[in-house]
Amino acid sequence: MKNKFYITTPIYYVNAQPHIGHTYTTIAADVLARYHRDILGEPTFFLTGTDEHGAKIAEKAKEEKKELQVFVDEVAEEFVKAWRALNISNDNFIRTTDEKHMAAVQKALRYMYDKGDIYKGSYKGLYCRGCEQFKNEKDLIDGKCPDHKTEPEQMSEETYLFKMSKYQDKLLAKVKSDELKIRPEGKKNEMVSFIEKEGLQDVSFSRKNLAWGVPLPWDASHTSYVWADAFLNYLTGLGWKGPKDKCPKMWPAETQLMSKDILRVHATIWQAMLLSLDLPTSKELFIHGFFLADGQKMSKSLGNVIAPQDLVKKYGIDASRYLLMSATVFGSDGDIGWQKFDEKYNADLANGLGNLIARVSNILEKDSIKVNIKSGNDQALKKEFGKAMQNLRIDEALKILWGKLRQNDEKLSSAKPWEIKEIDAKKKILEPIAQDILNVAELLQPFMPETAEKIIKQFSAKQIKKGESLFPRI
RNA sequence: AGCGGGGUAGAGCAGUUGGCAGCUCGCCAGGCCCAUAACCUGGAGGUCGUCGGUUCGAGUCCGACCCCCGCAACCA
Repeated sequence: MKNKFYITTPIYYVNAQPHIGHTYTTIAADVLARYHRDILGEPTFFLTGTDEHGAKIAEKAKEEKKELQVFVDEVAEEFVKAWRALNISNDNFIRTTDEKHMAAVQKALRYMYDKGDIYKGSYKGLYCRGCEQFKNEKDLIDGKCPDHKTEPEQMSEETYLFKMSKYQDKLLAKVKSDELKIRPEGKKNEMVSFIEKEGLQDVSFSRKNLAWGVPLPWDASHTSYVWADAFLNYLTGLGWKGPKDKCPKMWPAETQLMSKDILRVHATIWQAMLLSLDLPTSKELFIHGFFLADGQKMSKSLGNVIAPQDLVKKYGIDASRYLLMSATVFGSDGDIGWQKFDEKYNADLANGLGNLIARVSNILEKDSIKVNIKSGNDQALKKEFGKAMQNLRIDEALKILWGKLRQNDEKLSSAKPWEIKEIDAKKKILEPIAQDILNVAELLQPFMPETAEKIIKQFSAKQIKKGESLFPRI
């Protein structure tokens, strides 16, 4: 039986428009999904979507004076449009306000409640009457609410708690043994030491007085804690209807991509929920880094935000995908900026890939040289590339392909086919180079689908023609 | 306090299991002229944060310290 591949991005919280962080995660997931689906031919499912419940959303909608459902519909649409514009091949787009999703969440919570994994308790905290919200100490300025300049009061609220502590030992063992892989290694260590040192506490799983959420089936005065609602998207996105339903064929996920800010909740609450639901835990959580813009945190006030649509406008879809994927070592933080993007665009795409293709195709056309090359020719390259992809060394995979391109630039320069008169001798030099270009283009497909297709088409013709330049210099 | 990540050529970064220190950009010199003023070759430039240890040998392992950045869970 063939391997399957289920990959997810987090579902994005609709309190903000799609930004470069969302874009990065989603493109990475798309690249991996396309690799498994198109290159390896595995049954693949790629899920992304939006997280639409919670107090923040309710506030935001109020701020914009919009009906809640209207507001979330609009923002969700922005995400759908953004991914379409970036040629993202997701198989489903899950929204937590989908009725089917909400119904499944209720069934899941009911199951956990009946099992005794959810119980009634209370949540103590600092409550600001102005905000009608609990506050964290670190959000306060001189002990006062920054918005209302008043000291919040100690209050406790009735809540339902999830018995996460019950699953601590099981989870720890799974993380340690890599049954639940957390990558990169450093992040795994972090989680192991977190669970060992601080332990898993039971978590509040419901809110009172917050209408914008999924009501608890046994107590409608409470709505589900947003994360509890959100996590289940990874199942409902596969059509899961609740605990009585069979485990979806594609579950567990081979890879769940996310950035480091949400690793902890994914490694603890989400996995504990799966255990409580008697379902297998995720196979792998992969944590990628954050972007800095020119060494600084991206923020609106600094004005250094790089928006995905600006990227696409300047470089085009495929180049944008390439630039983001090659920008950093996948799994660690990286520094980006317009100047860097320009440099990389010119060096790798215009001078590298684009120029090599122009050199070769030009001679072939001018001298009417017909080459005989075929697809799937370089198994060694495919294997080396595949190894990097399997290990989620996305940037490394690209470097391997570019190494191949460079070799061919060198070959051309040393063999100097333009000094040779006889067509056969020329062909002998150019044919393997054209073959290499075709090989690279085939593996480039997950990264730059349209460009790869163009190159493949160009180099599959009997008489290769020069065509338009793929990446004009900036 | 604690936890995690980082400190390697002018800039940005790689360095799997310890074995002559690499890549991209930039700079200098040369070559080439098929190509998107692109491409190729050579060169300059590093006490791999500091101090100590293990080892025939350490950027890589161990210990201590200094500096930078994040995180510190019911806030998604």
